[in-house]
Amino acid sequence: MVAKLQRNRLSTVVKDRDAPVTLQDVAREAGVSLATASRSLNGSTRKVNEEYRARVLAAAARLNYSPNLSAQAVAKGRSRVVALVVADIADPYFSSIAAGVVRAAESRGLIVSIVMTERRPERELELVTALRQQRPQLLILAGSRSRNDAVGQRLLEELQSFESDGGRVVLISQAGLPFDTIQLQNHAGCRKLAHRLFELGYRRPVIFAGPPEVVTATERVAGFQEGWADNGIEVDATRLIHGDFTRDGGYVAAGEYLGQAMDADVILAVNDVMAVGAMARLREAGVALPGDVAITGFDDIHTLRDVSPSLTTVHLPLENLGGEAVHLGLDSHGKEPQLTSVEGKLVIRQSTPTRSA
Amino acid sequence: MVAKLQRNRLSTVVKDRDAPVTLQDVAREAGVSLATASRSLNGSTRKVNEEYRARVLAAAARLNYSPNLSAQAVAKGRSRVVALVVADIADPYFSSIAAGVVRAAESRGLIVSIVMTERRPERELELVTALRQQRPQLLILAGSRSRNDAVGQRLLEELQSFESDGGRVVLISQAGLPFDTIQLQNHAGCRKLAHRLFELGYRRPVIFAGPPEVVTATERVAGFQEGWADNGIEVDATRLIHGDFTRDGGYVAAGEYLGQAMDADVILAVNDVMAVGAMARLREAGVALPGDVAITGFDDIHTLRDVSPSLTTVHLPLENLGGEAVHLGLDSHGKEPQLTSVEGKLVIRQSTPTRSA
DNA sequence: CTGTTAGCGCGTTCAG
DNA sequence: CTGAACGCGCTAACAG
Repeated sequence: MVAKLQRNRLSTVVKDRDAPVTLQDVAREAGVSLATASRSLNGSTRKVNEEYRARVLAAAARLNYSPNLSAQAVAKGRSRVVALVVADIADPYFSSIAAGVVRAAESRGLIVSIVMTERRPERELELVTALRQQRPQLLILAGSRSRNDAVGQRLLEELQSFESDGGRVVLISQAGLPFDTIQLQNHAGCRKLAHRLFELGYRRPVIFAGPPEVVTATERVAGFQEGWADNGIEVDATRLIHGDFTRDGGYVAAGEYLGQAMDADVILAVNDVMAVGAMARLREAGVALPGDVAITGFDDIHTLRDVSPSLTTVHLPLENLGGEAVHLGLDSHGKEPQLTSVEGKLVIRQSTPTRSA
Repeated sequence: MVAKLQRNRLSTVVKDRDAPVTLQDVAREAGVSLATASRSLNGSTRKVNEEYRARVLAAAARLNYSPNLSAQAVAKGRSRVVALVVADIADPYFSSIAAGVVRAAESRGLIVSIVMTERRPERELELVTALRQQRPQLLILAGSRSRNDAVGQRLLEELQSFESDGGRVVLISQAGLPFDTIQLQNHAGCRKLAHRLFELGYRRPVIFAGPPEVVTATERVAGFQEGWADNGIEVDATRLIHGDFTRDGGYVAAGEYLGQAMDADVILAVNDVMAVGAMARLREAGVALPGDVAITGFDDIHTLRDVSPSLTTVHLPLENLGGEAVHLGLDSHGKEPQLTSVEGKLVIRQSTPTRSA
């Protein structure tokens, strides 16, 4: 309080609101220099007389001092934040990853900034540009890059500028860019799933694909197709229904499917959320699941594991993967870009019972 | 000084690989003063000659200049961030709110920092302390405060310090604290739901309650009890099963329920996530839903609307509410704490069919 | 309208 | 080991 009054002496017009307590105030209160206060409060390598140190800590507590992170950041050149870019934080795929990122970041004393692209590439570029201004230690891009190469090139440049300024980029998606990457084996996972479905007796697949420009979705589609092709079954474009990469996308796709009177014995949705949307639509139309048609998803979203019939899918350790992204980026500073590949694990549940041919 | 001169850019084409481009660099490149560069690039009220302005913008683009937000924040006294505290970002309840917050914040040029308390009150205190250091414009606490008054008092102090330093706190939970608050009508919503269930013919409710120390959960339980009491049905402690406020909590509660051979005709889970967990457990035990027992949730989580049987619940506009929190806090600076009350809307679905008595 | 300069809060040399 | 002084990148008075 005394410190406060002394500070106010300098300004002619005193505002109602107190100015925040600064390190300067703490130093004065403790009767030491600014430098000593700084060295006592933050984790400096320098040693401080234990008595002084105690006095500073006491003063800080008494004044309820809160260090100004921005000031520290500008003095040190980098802030203590991890930036995370997702398509939609309300989508369980991304919120699972985000949970892992936040948890890992907190364990390392960092705060996570999250932004949403709403699946618009130009928006993604804008957001990366904005986040760069925070000078975060890490910039994590979750979700697949899109194929829009107009902005894709600009985005790449932006990311490279960010790294040349001392930041680190981590991609959670597919390999191919010169940054730390956690690659999801979308293709392999879908192929395995196709093989297994064949073994279970399925022969007439239809794919509920995502948007053609979403890389993750197209990889999954390709994996499915190859998996069936391995068994001599060609899944051509007529057996492919595109739609948004969302619950509603699945719902709509199922509507189209119903309209076309297809002969599918199994539907492969490219992710769980779409599968669930599709199931809702099919059920509305009176289609029995899995009696009339089987269905599968991808991701193994935790929140969706209780749908019924329970969904056959490919499990991805989303939350771990978010944590891994943090550690990967933080520990690889200066090194060459690292590539980690994550395998999907088949989970056969009730939505795809053995089919007696 | 020497270093600075060496950094001087001779050619505009060459990218600097070490130090980030500063406003100083842009000014020099454009041949204007630092102040003019600043005024041209940020949204200052001051006017700048159109030619200079253009030169500055061109120079900034050429150098790929990225403003340092930390520096701006320290100069202006406050950062352009909104801080959000949630229990668990992977929980759809919170991720829905978060989506609203992020969207609204972005629309106002702010970046959102998210932290997770993992439902531990001491952790919440730590995190608020940490977030305060960012000097955010807004600090939004979503999810209910717990009843742990030891840390509760400290938290209150921390929040007040934050506001006296010029920040603004918004609570999404229950009224009672001297901050902007978006109050959820948990009690009223549950009471209405109880009334409706009575009308539908139900007479023997069992409540899957959350943890006793979570205010939101206890409010809902109390609302249920009062609703039944209004119709002369007392729901005493023997008809109440406590558990975590999560999917697994519901799963476990259902296990207990099964073990006790209760005579319920309807189960009231205090949120959708618990309801879904409970449904999974019940189904495992061969209980027919809603044939053997009806079930309801609360929240109307979007991702869960496709479970089957579809879940009767009380709809909360979670995403809007997140956006509202942002606008409320940002627009109420200096004013008295505002209180907004949000009503829950009954949604009767297939999990509670009319019951022929 | 433009440029100069003094801070903002803090980390960190560099002398004592 | 301590403290005075400078710098970080930027904004906002204050002159011109």
